[in-house]
Amino acid sequence: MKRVVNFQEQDPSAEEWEFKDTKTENKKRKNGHREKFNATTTKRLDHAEFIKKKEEMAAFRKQLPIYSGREAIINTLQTSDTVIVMGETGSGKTTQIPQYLIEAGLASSEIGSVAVTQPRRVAAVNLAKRVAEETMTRLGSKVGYTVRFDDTSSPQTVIKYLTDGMLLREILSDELLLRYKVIVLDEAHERTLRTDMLFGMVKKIQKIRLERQGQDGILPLKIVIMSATLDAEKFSEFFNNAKILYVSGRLYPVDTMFTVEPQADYLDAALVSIFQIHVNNPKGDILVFLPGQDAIEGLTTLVNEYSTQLRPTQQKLLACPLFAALPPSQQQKVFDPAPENTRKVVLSTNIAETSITIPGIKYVIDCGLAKLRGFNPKIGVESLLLHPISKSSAWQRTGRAGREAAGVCYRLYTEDAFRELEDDTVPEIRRCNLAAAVLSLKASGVENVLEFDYMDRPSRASLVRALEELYALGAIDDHGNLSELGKQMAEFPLDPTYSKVLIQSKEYGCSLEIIAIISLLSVDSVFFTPSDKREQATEARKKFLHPDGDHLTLLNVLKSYWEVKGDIEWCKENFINNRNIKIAMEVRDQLIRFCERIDMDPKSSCGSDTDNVLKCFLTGFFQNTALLQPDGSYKSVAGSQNVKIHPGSAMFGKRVEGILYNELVFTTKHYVRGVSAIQSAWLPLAAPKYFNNVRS
DNA sequence: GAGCACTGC
Repeated sequence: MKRVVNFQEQDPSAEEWEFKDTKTENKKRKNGHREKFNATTTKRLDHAEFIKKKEEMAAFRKQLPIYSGREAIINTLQTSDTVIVMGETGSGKTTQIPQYLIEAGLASSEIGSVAVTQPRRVAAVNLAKRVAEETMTRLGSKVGYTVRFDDTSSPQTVIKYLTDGMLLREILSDELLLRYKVIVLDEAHERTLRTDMLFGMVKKIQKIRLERQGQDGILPLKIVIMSATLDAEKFSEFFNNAKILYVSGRLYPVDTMFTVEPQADYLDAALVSIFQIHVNNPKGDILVFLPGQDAIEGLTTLVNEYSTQLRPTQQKLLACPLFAALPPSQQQKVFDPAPENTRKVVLSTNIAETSITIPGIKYVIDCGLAKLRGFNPKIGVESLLLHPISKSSAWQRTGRAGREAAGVCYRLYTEDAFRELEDDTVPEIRRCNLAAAVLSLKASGVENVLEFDYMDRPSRASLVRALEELYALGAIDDHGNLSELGKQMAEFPLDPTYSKVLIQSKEYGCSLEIIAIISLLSVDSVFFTPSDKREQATEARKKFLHPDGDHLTLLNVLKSYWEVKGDIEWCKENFINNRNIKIAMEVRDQLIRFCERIDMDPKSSCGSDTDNVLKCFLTGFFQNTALLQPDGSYKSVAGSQNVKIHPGSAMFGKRVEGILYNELVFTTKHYVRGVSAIQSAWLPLAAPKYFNNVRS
């Protein structure tokens, strides 16, 4: 290998991002203290031990960087209705501020508790566990968490960590969130669809509670927004110029390097850089950010191949792939320490940017690209395309090099290219189908979703499209009001299309089959296809294939899974992702409970008359259909779009009169996924109103 | 005839 990638350090005179430098130098140092309370056991302590432990815990809390600002934080929270707290994730703000609120009497079991939202389940669970330990209480009493399928909270709970999706559901049954005195929206900078919805909703709730203060014992609501990046001003502006608190953390410095020249081939540049770092730098593992599974698997093979050519006196390199679709057992490998005389290279997607933290990383290589979901409301097509990342995403990646000690980040692009990047990633609410969000807003009492108070307003076209979709499904009436069906649909933890199908399954007498299939469709694919065993995986899948397509194929998978009673070895042999199918079974249990609640029989089955299942799916997916053209291609009914069946589908290469599909995503072509065969004569029966309108 | 970032109820 002769090629070299030349890096240069960040231009020190470049003032415009000097602030970013302080950010990276503010690296936290939490790991040194963590062991102390991780060692806590659940065994009953005698009184003396308890006192000692309590003192230790108090001492631990006092030496957190945030503690020095405790009084100031409490004072601000006492005098302001809304506060923006800015600080790195490790500053302790998420664990300490809720405790300060309780200690200062700003929330309690009498006046209402504290809710702290998180975008991810694991974070909510772990934070609750940690704070329960710090407060020396049993998890689920004073401190608890609520995530899907798992709820430890109780009436005594005064600090509750929950996912943002969970808080949204609580609004459905408690429109003013009266059980809470303070709502903390954490990780606000991530701007997930749900946090964005909550911004507007809690702002509205706060206003109403202030107006009705005193009536029926209603108390005002405090809002705390926590963010790790510099968009604090924007949050403050949205929340009526709320006060901003800056919480400093202790973070390790990360040197940032740019390439001197633009790199035409990021994979090649990554490969060369990995070996340059390996040969020239002291020990410490490498984390490489790449856009997708393909790139990761390709580079993994290359790194391991070239590693054998290193001089015998040199350390070896071991490449570990990491992406969401990887089965858990293989994901686990990135946490194992590298073998003797070996440096670990983790090749990862964005999953390592926020969701998974890998210990031992000293070097980060950032290719500057990511695959981003997009949505075109005019033609109703989703896309998944390669885009340059934003500056904040680049800094997030950089930070991953300095979690335990000083590190280096190598960016595979020039400093000029960096300067051209957008400041922030476009919030999710501006780039996805809003049908589910709009239904949820309507069910929570937001009548006019076009006039709703959004921090970043979605385009009018996108909102109108969502309303039209809900109208076509029968969830809203001619006046734009939620129908009875719509109210029922909003209850289900599903996309509106799926809830419609599920509710309709009563008429088609196939709830058993529909619940099973929807459960499998609402998790990531249960099929796993590693690139090096593609043939075996395809072969294994053949035994499940149903001639009518993916929906009934999934049903076959489930039937076989039940026959072997979920055997883990069977899953491995058949390239079934055990984790995903298990989650699907939890979804199924949950859906069964929801069905029983609205007097549906979850066991009603159509037996061998599987056409009923597909006809039933059409009641929700009539807009996702395509008909075979004389030339053998398929054209979508709703958008006259030429679509191709995805190669991973059971219907790939087949020619049938018509197809229905779960999604249409543009990548390199317009691909439809989750495809089944239908007859065009079924269409008007499934959605008479829609097809009569279309035809006339 | 060819492929899919990440969350969440």
